[in-house]
Amino acid sequence: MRYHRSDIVERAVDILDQYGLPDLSMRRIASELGLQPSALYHHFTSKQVLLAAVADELLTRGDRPDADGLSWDERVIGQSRGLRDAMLAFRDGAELVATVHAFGLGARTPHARLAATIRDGGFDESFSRAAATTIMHFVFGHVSDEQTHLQANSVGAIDDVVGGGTDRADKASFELGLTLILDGIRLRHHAASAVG
Amino acid sequence: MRYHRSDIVERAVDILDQYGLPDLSMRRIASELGLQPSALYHHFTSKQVLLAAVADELLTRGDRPDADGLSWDERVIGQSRGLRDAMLAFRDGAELVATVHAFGLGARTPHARLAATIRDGGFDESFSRAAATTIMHFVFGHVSDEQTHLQANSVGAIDDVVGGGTDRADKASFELGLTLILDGIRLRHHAASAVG
DNA sequence: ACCTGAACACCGTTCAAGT
DNA sequence: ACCTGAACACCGTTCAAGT
Repeated sequence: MRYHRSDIVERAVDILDQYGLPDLSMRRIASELGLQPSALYHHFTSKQVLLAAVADELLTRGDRPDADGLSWDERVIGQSRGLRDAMLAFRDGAELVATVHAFGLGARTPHARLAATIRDGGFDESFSRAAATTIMHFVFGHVSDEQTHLQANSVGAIDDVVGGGTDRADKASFELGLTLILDGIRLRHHAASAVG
Repeated sequence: MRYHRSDIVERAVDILDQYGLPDLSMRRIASELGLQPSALYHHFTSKQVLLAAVADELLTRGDRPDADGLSWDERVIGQSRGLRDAMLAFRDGAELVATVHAFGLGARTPHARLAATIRDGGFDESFSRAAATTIMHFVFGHVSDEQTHLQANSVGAIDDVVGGGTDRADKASFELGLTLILDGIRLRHHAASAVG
């Protein structure tokens, strides 16, 4: 059977979600498709590149258009929540995206979209990019933490003390951090307006 | 020869700095010490635990006490810069710390110190912790990015266009993001002061 | 263009046995 | 307590060869 890049990425997403990132090996993907490992290198030059495609697929699947009639900062919040939801929707999603990002690949579309939205708020290009980067770092880091703790709670048996309310606390802490950054951005806006 | 945990960690730090994270294998560490790989498991229960010790060693080596007579927010900035410097001082330092953190280990001391400093600013415990978390995420993410780009520039030959001023731009973008978050925190302070 | 088969050069971890 | 030696069950990647 002959496969396309998209078939391979889909299978990889399935393996990731069912068995986790450590089991997402080239050999595993190949064997689930009934292929030799070497066949994958006809579609992707390396595992890193394949993983980048998987990460982008996760984020694309979670992608939602901005709601109508929202201000720029409401749209930034919506996009950030969307990124969080997309990563949380798959096992080890945050770790995968972070790994791919650490390698210098992936997640360029969400970043560009955030930057454009901030620019709509009247900020200049370079500030908008830096602010978008700050938000991306926060979102990746926070969701990574959340998923790590969720995993720790599901593996161990510490649910008696911490469990239950934890996801609500995670959500609250996510919203708080996001607000902190947005307040910082808005402050620059008012400062600029007051001067200009 | 008989080694202690600290000897192994020191060797691991050397290997990391000279050859990078991908070459930091249990077999490599063992062979540089003249040991069998299995000997390492007498000192560390797993590679992850060893890596956590290496990450903490990096951060400890870069540790500087707060300067005298600084306000809480100036101390937060100083500590954040210190973390950045510590990670940048070693090859793949940021990626190592991020990896260890994603596994749920390490970097607890810097986080606790940041949270305590923010609490000194008059914020309550849970807010201080969440704000410290936001800063840690930003620092890890940003420095990871910086190191990735530095690496890309040193491997490839793209210095003609981007190179040269890049590290200064990185530093500036780090300071900007940090300011954004701190402004958000300070805003909460003033809001609370105005009410209380 | 897409894939097989075989090989190369590695991994982390376990465990009985030594001193 | 600290380490050896050997094994188990894997990795990512390359490359000649097939269709």
